[in-house]
Amino acid sequence: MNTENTSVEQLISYFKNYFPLNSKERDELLVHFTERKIKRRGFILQQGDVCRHFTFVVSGCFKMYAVDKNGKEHNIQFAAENDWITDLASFYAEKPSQLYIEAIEPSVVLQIKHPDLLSLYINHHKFDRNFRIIIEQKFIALQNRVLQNISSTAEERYQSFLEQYPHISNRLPNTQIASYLGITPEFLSKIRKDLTQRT
Amino acid sequence: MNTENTSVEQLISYFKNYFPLNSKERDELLVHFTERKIKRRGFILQQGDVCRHFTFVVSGCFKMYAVDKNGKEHNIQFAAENDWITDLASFYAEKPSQLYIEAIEPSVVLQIKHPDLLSLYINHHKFDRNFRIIIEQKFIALQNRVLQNISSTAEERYQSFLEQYPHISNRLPNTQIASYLGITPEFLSKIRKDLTQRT
DNA sequence: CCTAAACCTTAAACTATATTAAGGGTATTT
DNA sequence: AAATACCCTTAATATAGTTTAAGGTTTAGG
Repeated sequence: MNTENTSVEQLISYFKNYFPLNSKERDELLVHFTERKIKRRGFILQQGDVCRHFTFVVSGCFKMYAVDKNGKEHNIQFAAENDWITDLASFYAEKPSQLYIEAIEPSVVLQIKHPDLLSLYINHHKFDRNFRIIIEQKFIALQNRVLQNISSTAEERYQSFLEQYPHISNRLPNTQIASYLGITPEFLSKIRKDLTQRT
Repeated sequence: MNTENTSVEQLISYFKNYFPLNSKERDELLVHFTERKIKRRGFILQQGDVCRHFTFVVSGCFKMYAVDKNGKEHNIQFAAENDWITDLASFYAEKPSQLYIEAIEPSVVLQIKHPDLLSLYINHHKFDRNFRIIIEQKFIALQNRVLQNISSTAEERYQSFLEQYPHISNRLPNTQIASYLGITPEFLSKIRKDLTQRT
């Protein structure tokens, strides 16, 4: 049994949630997407490098983060099974990235290179369509996160993170969640204590 | 001279920054986009209504905001000339919106209805393409805002807002900027004082 | 051109969150 | 199985941001 095939089947299946692919389009996936296994703590992007791949997570989990001038990491995004993770700014402009993308768990991904994705867009209308819809959904989620950031306390943000991402939150150490919420691990610890004591 | 024509010309010109439209596509804009003048404090969306239009700002300025349980407004987005403003979640799902979109200045917009935009997508590949790119760019900007929210102080966020949106920031009252940054007007006032005194 | 409403500032008291430091617990790696 | 690195918690102290209240200034709109 060919592992790569299984991965691509998962990607094909993922696209069924949008405008499903015909056989020609499915073939294109097989041609252009490459499977890669990433170890825990392995990087698929490091600051200073150009983000050359658009990445689909088949299994495992990643974090994307920036490092500030004091060396602190700030988690911008997590991505687990059936999600995409890429530094779009670097990928499309082909400029050095400011970000890191690192595996939190041993992972399997499917990756497509910039020129290959462009050729998919050009030759198959449906990929423009599907990626438009995918990113619209991600935009909506991100906008809700911004709203939370400007209007809610850390405790409220923590609770809605748990509700919104139950499949991820129980796989992540609290340090990583704190970094995503924009608070210190110590303060998250206090929030958790307050929450349990209130029950 | 026909005002509507001038507005649509501005929209056509806007699309020149992406994949420019051919004459058939330009005609579609004329058919499907409707010009509307909005007074200061006029709404193009109110909480509870379905967001029926995708809106292009020809002139003027809008804010999109949510109202929390205490009645406080939180500005999610501003949009001035040559920008789009729409509650995507409500627009695509055709569900009641949680948000308001209100004119900060007397404004002129071009609007397209949901079924008309879908027909543009279906009949003209280029609109899928262009709107994919437009929203990718908005996604990148929003992601940077999230990063700032989780990693920077209010003062830093204020400064980078001024740098990033000079054409908007000098038209907005500080109360509105404070709401966008997620701080109180009083604290913004203090930040401004500190900044000038430090110079 | 007048007036009400909106806006801006200040400051004191309060609350939310960060920092520092320390100790114990839990995984990963060797 | 031991060693090391990572993770979680607690608490005291410090800082960032809010609330309340008040007075002065600007601006939109009749």
